[in-house]
Amino acid sequence: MTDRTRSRDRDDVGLPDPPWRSPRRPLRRRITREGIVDAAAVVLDRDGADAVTARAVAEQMGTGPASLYAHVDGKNELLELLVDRVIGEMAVPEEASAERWTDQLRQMCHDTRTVLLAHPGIAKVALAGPPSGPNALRRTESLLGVLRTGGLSDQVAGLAVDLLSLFVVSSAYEADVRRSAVAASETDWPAKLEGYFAALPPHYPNIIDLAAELTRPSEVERFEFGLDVLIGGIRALGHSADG
Amino acid sequence: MTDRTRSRDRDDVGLPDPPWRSPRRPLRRRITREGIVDAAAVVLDRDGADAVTARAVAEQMGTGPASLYAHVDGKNELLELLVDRVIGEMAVPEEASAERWTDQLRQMCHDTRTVLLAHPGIAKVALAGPPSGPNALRRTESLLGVLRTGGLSDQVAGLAVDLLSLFVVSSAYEADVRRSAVAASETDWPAKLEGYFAALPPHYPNIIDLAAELTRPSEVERFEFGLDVLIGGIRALGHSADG
DNA sequence: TCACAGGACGAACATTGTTCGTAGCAGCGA
DNA sequence: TCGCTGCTACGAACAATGTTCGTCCTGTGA
Repeated sequence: MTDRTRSRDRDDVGLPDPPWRSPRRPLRRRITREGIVDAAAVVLDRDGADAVTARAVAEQMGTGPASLYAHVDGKNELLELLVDRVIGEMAVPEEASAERWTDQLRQMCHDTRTVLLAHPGIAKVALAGPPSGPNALRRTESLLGVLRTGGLSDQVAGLAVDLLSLFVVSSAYEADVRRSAVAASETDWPAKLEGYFAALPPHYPNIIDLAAELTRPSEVERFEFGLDVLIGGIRALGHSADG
Repeated sequence: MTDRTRSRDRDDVGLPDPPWRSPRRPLRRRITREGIVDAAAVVLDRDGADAVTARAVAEQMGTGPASLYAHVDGKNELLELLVDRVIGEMAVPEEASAERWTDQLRQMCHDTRTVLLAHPGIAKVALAGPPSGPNALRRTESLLGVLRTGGLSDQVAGLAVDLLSLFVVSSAYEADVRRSAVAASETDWPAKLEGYFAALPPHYPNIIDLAAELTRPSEVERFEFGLDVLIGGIRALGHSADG
């Protein structure tokens, strides 16, 4: 339980790699938490989250893996910091509006999804731990504001914020998995899967019948559908008597 | 791309560990796919999904890790088989009923969650790959039947089946993570988190205000809420004009 | 200038998934 | 019954990973 809440309100964290002098650094470098997360972000965007290993991050900094452990508790903490950094790329609405609250909700969910998908593999990491960093907190705060402004009860707002986040992150994870799977085998997968479903033995009449509906929708369509269902359902539940 | 679809319609897969003769087996054992999955299931239930390593499974069978690779493509395939075996423990309704379709839906979601949580760590694995095994297919078939019997359009049924599965599995994953985290540090975590939220700086008025609502609901309550929202939303969307 | 404390880092350890090469068993034809 | 052939169980090893230990350097205060 180190002081993870300290040194948070800095906005100059994202500086990309100040070229101090030259690639040769005979001087002993000064390693910082922020520098480590910077290096991890570079590796993340270049090779994906699975490539964010202690060695890769260290090499990106021009040192060995042992050098990280004086500033970061372990890979877990490093990944948490990385996730929060990604979440920090998202914009949050200035002020919640009572009329446009569902639009704001949709917008925030879209933005979360976008930043997650912009960094391949990070959704899986985000799913692993509950959001605890300052940027995630800021997002939760804003989300709660929108929900309450929409007239939802406190109880429903509290539950809905978790539900929406779970949906957005897990949906991004699935999209990510599917995307990299498609990237691996370049054959167009939905068509093959549809053929497979359609050719199933007759024990599966519904799957055979709905082969197209099961395989054709894009990830975006699925996401939009989920968003419609969730927001509609939350609205209905939140405006009845009490949840 | 091996013949993964072959040898599927066997129901005697679940036999627990026939004690052939004695722990000493001077005879060369006959290793089968089913035997490997059996052993993996034993390790899973004993030590959790993270402990399902090639070595652990092999040791459970009294052999070395290399012996598995003649029957299983790799750890991925082994885990897929394991997930499908777990899904197979779930009961599916005999026939879809037009009146009780939402009850049947809830029941199936509950059952899925139950079997997932009965095997610690398996939800994470189930989340990784889209369901492809015969048991998952049977479940999807049944789910589709219930949704169509409920009067939903084909399009909505196809999307809803994915959405529901995503919610159930990811929610089980979160419950699993939380459970093992609580098991690790035996202090009661929700209370601590609530205190942390309540003591946040005033930049977070909503989180401070809803600290209790955010931390107190149990995993079951969250799950029930999500189910209410999803089924309500699906119902509303499926019975309007067209999705 | 000098001693000290903190940290950068080389090397190593344990654990993982996976592959190679060997050797032994099973089944089959004679 | 005997020998051959092909499949396969499996010991050993390899590469990659997270993490720790001990050493030595370096910046800093007196």
